[in-house]
Amino acid sequence: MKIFNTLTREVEEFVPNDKNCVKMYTCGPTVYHYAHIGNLRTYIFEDILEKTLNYLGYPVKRVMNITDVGHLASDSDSGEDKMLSGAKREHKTVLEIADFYTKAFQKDLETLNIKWPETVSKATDNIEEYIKIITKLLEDGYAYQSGGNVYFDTSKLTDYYKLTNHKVDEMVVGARVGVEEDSAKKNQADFALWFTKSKFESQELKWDSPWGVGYPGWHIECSGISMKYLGEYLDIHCGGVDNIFPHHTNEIAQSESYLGHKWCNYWIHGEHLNDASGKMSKSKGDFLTLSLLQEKGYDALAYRFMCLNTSYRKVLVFTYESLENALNAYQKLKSKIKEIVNEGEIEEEKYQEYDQKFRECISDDLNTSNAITLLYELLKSDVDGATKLKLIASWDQVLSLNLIEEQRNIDTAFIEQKIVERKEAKENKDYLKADAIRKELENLGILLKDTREGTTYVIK
RNA sequence: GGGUCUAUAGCCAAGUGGUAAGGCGUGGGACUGCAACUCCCUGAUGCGUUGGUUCAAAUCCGACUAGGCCCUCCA
Repeated sequence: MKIFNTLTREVEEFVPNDKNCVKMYTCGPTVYHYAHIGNLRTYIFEDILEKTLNYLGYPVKRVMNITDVGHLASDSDSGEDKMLSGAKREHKTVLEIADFYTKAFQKDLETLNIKWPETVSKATDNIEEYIKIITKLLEDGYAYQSGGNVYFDTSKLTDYYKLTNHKVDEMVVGARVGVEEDSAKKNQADFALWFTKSKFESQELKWDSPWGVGYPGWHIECSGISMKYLGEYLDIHCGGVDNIFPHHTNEIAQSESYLGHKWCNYWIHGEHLNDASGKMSKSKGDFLTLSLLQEKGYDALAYRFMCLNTSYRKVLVFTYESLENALNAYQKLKSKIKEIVNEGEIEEEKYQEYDQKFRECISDDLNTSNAITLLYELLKSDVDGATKLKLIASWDQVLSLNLIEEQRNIDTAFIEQKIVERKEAKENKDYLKADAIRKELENLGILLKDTREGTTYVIK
């Protein structure tokens, strides 16, 4: 499989440390609010990646964190913890907020047919792991205490910016409005590993540590959870592009300093979903959730289809026009598949030929767009129905678009009866009655189709 | 200012040197009592602009233009 690695900025052949166990870590959500559909795009991409690896024969051990503490609005010890502001907003405790939004997130993934990772771990469940890492970083001189907090000393590294190509001298402090310099830091780029003192004193969750009662910084969480469950060598680390800097940059810094060797070989990032004005962001206040789309009548999987129609590495601009577009295409696709008659023998040769093409598509840096094109090609081909259905069912293990649905059990005699009644009405030119019968069945999800050979039906 | 990415029909979009996939929509047709569904036909002498390399460029190189994202909240 070929995949784009942010570390080298090239499409590379994927070679895992152990082909019988690919270790994959994906950054999870900070559960202070609902996920917006842009957040979910990243999880769709990661789901495709995991399932592609599985399809190509690699078992995957995947771990994801749930950030329920320590995610400050700024690393300079000035912002409020996102979890706490969520709790304040809703007059609940931090734990209640975390629990509520974790469940909401889980439901969103389920709705989008995104597999829940094998291991999901909460930031607050791994405090001793962070303390262990920070202790060693202090011992080895990679970290220092200042102003009550523990910071990572980025000046100890020569390749701190290897993931981003940023140049220290060209960095503009406060490029983003509202960023302040933290006077306790030795270097501008240093980041907090552990807080005991914060302008923000009302942090609910605190733990004892060798440096006083406090709480962990945001970045240490992913390193800690990853190493706890996946060990010292990671194959793949994913996240949204916004995590490249500073989050993943800092993870690399602290993890590799702690381990004393390279940590992760492939860094794979999903591009954002933007709206017409640019990035879709929770902190802007106004954001689109999956349930909002559903309330508006859109099938959630049409959104998944929309995402799969382009590369995970390209910005996707959300408009209702393109969602509408995707919904139409998705529904037509499903109805075409429903038309396939499951008959004939499985044509082994054709099966292999098409499946091979599918593998080539998804192996090509997850080219789901071409995989979908292949699906259309297959539908148009003269391959047997049984073979088509087997292929589609197999591919849907990766695409996860519910392409093949179980037929509902409906009393066919009842339908046949109604069709006869309608036919009689038509012969008597009683079109009102004929249309009423058609409407009645439609309301039951049964679509009548008048063809030259007579009336048939499709169960939706 | 630095970094990075993008620009292909009304819309989404593939394409990585051999002469523009696919889908949605539009229009036309078949079918129909009218529809819906389905099927057939339908669109870029052209790939942001402009130079260059080449027998050959959407693809490679240069310049320019426009836009997105990152430069300590973010998926």
